[in-house]
Amino acid sequence: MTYRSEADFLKQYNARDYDSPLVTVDVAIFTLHEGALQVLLVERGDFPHKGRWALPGGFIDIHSDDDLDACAHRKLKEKTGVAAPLLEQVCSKGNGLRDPRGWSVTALYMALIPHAPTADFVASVNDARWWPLDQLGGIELAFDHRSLIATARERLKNKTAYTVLPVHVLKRPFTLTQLQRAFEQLMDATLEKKSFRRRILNAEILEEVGEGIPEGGRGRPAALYQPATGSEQHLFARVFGEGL
Amino acid sequence: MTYRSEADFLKQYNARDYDSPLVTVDVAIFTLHEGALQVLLVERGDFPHKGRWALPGGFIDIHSDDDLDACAHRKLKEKTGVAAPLLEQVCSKGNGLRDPRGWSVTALYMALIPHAPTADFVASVNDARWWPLDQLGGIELAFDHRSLIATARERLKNKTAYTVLPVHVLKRPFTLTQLQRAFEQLMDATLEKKSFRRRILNAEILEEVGEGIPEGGRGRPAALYQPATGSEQHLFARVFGEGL
DNA sequence: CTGTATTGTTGGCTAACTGCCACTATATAG
DNA sequence: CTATATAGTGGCAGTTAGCCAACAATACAG
Repeated sequence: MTYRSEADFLKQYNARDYDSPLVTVDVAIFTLHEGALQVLLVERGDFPHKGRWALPGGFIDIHSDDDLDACAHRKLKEKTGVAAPLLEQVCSKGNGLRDPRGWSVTALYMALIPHAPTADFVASVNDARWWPLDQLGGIELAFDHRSLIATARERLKNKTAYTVLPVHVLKRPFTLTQLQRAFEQLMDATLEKKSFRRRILNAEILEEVGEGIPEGGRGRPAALYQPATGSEQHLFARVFGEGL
Repeated sequence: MTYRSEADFLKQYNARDYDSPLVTVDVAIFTLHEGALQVLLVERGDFPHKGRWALPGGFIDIHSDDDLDACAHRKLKEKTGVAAPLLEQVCSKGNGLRDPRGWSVTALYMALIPHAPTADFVASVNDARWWPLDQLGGIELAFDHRSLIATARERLKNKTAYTVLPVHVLKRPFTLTQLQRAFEQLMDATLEKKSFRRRILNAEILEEVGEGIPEGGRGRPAALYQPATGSEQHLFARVFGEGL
């Protein structure tokens, strides 16, 4: 079939002939709680993989989602009621095996939020719960979500090394020690106290807002910090390690 | 409709009811030539956007493409005949406006290869040519490809700062000065000669393979290098700036 | 053959940053 | 008051980065 113009083409076009993959968006929502990195999972209520645990996500609604990011924000909000400041795309994966319904593509996002009990979230979601990453070995996950979680966790680790991403996981205000613990847990490494403080404070991204002892804490009161006003852009950008 | 089991579900499932987005893969293939960063574009022979310049790419073939990466490799090879060592996913973009046919998602990849005239590529592709990035202002690009090129170029710049990615754009062997020029063009910055050499040589990713004067060059002959055997994994990994 | 231009390579200095560890400060528990 | 726990600082040695000048090896003009 030949067309004479764009308008002519579009008038005759429809998508029926394409064997098109399914497209989903999945969101790995991470938090730190009780010393463990946790991810929010939902127990699937429908086939396929009914009863297994899955990342919040699903099909794009092409009638209401303006774009992929908006779709991810919608899915995050449906499950947590939170409009997370840190929600970003990790990658997309697609193949013919990951979903029994056929060739499918998922756009994987990750979010980082301060911990709250799932009961505090939107009431209708009662099959959602936080799972510590090191307890995922024993449960059945839907689709390729075990692999997706691993990919998102890896990205989280890498970005932590050169941004101040961990501030998103803390309730404000926070102490430098709490921030260091967050860095350490997300990076899966231990950091030297003095060096850490030097770098964070030299970066001039935090402002001091008094001092106090965090609840349940002991010892000398610590200075309390929050992201400096006007530094919101820094919360997403490279802060450490300019490279070459 | 309710199902009694996974098998029952799958037997009755079909995808026709979903208003599913179109899915494409686009590849931004970059090279350096005559001091300019260039991208390979193809003149579209069909509607929509017939006659405009576009990134190599198109629909996934769910019958022959094993996964997204394989699809990207196929599209790269169709246009260049090259199996590029550096081909990686940048991001995915999806919305209802980028393609006149409707809501669509594209998985954007970028590749970096040494320059060769497009005539050296697969003969059947005669509407492909290299475009210097700074000359794209004057031509008509298809879909949102101007934006996709900008996104890929940004990723290229960022990754150059902490990897040895520019070695992929040079014919081997190369001199340290050539490598420095490649870094500078990809990062859009100037680097200090001694510091650059220190870091590159300390990283122990190059091996010396004699010396000579690159064609058309003047002055003292330079040591020639190529990626050290067994260092292929380093060509993709973070080399500079360990972060925290 | 000699001088000059051009490019490659190295030495060495200062300033900044990092890792390390000990020391001081301020709270609570008993 | 004493012991313990946590917060914050001082200071040094080793490493790295930026800077720039000196030196080396070639081509080419005359």
